Amino acid sequence: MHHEPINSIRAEFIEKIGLIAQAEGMPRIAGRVFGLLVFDGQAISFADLAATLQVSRGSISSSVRLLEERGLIKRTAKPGERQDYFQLADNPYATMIDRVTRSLSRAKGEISATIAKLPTTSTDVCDRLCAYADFYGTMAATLQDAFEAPDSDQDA
Amino acid sequence: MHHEPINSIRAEFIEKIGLIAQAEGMPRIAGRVFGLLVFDGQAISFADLAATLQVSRGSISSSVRLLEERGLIKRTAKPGERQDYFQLADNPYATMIDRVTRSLSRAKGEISATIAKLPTTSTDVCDRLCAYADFYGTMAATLQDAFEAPDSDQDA
DNA sequence: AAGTTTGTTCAGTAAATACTGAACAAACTT
DNA sequence: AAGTTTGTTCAGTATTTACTGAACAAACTT
Repeated sequence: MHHEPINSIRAEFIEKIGLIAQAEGMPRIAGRVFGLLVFDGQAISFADLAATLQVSRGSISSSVRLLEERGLIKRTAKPGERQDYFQLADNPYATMIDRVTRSLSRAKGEISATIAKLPTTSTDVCDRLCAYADFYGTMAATLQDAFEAPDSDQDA
Repeated sequence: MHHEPINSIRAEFIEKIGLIAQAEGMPRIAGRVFGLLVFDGQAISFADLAATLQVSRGSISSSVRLLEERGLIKRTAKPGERQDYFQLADNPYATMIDRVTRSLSRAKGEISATIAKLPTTSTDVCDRLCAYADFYGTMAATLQDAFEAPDSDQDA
């Protein structure tokens, strides 16, 4: 049994993350950028990103902007270099969770707003909407809990 | 202060759920159907669905198929009636969570597959990918935990 | 100052997805 | 059997989103 070359492993990984990102509603190229940065671990230049992923500079520009806005990567500079460099943000996963919990809480809030408008007579509607709101609320709370303890992986 | 009519509250709720569903990657009409069924709580006919939501029968057909496949609604019948009726499935939220955890576990699995291919020399790459895989793994495990106890909302 | 490198913007295109509505088949009604 | 009701399918259209690449401005180099 002989081993797959590391570059091919890397390329496959990058594509996988592109697809995962797409499934999560993110543009595929942004996912590829993120995957590349996870794999490499070190800063890569704007031009190298475009060359490695074989996409236009425009796509790199919008992808890194999105990832920066979401706090998943950071733009850095190298002394004597004119290009922008990019690397993973400090705690990208905590930031991702934060985004998810915010979204879940927003959903819960929307439903709760409807509940608040209901006349006191429609108790059954209220019950059903509460169950729905609780669903989002529990998800949000659970995820927040699980990831807010900074660096504990074990369950005690 | 006078109250908003119940029908308007209902219509707004349905639209809200349509948007939430869309944000989660589902067709908007499917979200509206789900929202309507949550609000009403009782079975509604195929034709009434189309009429209430003001969409084509084709759209209802594909929406209810999607929701059925996902186990979120069930198709029922009324004695003496030829139309199909639809109502919420028994535990739609548990089913939703199941779907989410499956998806997260799949992501973790994809990353783990890459980790398994790495040569033993690239320990730093391994570390980063493990952190990434753990992220998905923790999310999946956490959500499963939180929702698997059938009917306990309190934290003890 | 003329020319280069670098990142952004934006108009245009490509691609994916959602929705409609007509055609259809199956089951029922008369 | 002819006609109706009912749900599905599918071709066509609409809509949304992603991506490209040329034009551009800013910063740098000569």
